[in-house]
Amino acid sequence: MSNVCDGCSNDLCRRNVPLFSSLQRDAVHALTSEMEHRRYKKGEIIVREGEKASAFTVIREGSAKAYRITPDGREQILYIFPANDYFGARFLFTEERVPYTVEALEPTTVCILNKTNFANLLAEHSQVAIEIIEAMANRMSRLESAMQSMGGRNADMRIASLLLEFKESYGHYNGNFLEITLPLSREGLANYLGIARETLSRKLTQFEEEGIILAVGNRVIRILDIERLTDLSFLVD
Amino acid sequence: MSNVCDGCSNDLCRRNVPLFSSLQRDAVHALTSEMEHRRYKKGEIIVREGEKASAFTVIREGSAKAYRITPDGREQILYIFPANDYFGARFLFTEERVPYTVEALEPTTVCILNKTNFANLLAEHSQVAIEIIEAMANRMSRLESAMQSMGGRNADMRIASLLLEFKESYGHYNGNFLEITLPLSREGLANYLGIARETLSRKLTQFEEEGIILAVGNRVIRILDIERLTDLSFLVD
DNA sequence: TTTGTTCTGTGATTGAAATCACAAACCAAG
DNA sequence: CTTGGTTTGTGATTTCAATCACAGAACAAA
Repeated sequence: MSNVCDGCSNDLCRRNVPLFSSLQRDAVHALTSEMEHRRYKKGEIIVREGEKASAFTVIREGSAKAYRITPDGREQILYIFPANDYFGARFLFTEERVPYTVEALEPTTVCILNKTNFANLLAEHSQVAIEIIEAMANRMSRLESAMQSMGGRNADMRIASLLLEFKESYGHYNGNFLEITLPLSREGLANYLGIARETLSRKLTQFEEEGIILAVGNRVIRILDIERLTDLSFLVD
Repeated sequence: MSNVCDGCSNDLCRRNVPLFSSLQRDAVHALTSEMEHRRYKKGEIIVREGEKASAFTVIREGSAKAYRITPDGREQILYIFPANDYFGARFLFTEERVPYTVEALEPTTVCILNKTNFANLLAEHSQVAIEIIEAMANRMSRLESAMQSMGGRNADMRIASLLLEFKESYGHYNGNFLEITLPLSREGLANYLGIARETLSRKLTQFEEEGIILAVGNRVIRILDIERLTDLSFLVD
């Protein structure tokens, strides 16, 4: 399960991870040699809620979900980390323990930088601190939007917003068709949205009947009418 | 409406605002002289959603709410900023416009640092960047908890969580009684929670019947059984 | 292809909260 | 203390989503 990820020994990480984009080539090389690399299968836990945070982690290939278990036993998904995203920066600055479990959604490779090395990186390259702040700002914006749509009690709107959000990271063209390869099962999507799986199924069926989307197998959704979807994500009723 | 706030000319801000706690006295004085001070009445707008972000703002006295208007016309409150809290740091690093309106909840005085001065502060005192990251980390934790409780579809839990959250900033002892002086009306609380005002009223009544709380007029809630409240909220962290 | 397992869709029912409507309580200003 | 506007509580009703139960579809492995 723990394996070297060769991609990082050249500057793959640097090219793809915005956080490192400001670094000079030699700084990246120094950094790279400090990194540990790991490989996870689908379903394996990358960090577990409550652990002492000790590392900064970049997702190099694959993707992961971050979730908490609610008191009533449901899994509330807080973030989906796609490839080239990262997590853990904030925990290195505070005493707090990791507030969520991170689990690989598919075969995933990560690059890990430990606390001291990360601190050194920050000290030597103050621009990185700025970029972390920027990245956190973006993540907060996402959270705020998510919160707003959670507050909106209308499930259609939340689902439409989710599809549009996923289009950014998981959308691709298949011929002329815009399709999303979902990173989560229906159950996972429902947990992300905080609704029941059955409600999600019914709504998606309804979207299909209205000609907005078309489900292609279980993991692909083809978007047929993106305008209607956008309208739905704003409109209520 | 715009007025000098004398408190800031000594080092009141520094003593109370964690962000500035790492600064030396002379640095604070330099900083203070750069700050602009403003006074707002209840209901006045401090910044409006969509404006270009240009300043970092510390709430010195009073409190404020940050909200967005949802497509269906509801006001979704995202944050309550109590005295000594601040906002705006993140917008100075990104191109994004202010994503919410901030409105004074009571007579409120603020200290404002403009973009360039703030950038200078960061350049000269790299520790401040670290503290901003810490502060953002904390705010993200709050958001994540809020999101989790929003996801939990049970209104009792959300309300209990809210009361416990407010206890931190707005709780005080009246004789032996722990009381919360609410910063918002019932309608405001409901908007913060994303539920209907009527539902909130009914639940609070129910909490009273169960001997958990006691409403003292419209703006004060006395907590009679904090253990039950904690059980109800079951908030992680 | 077959097979066993997991995932998904859907009908029936229940339930919690939204909505509507209005009266009572609150509170600030005379 | 009175007054009038605002805020709050509560009954009646409706609505949307959760839950329960199960069959059919998708998928992975032999």
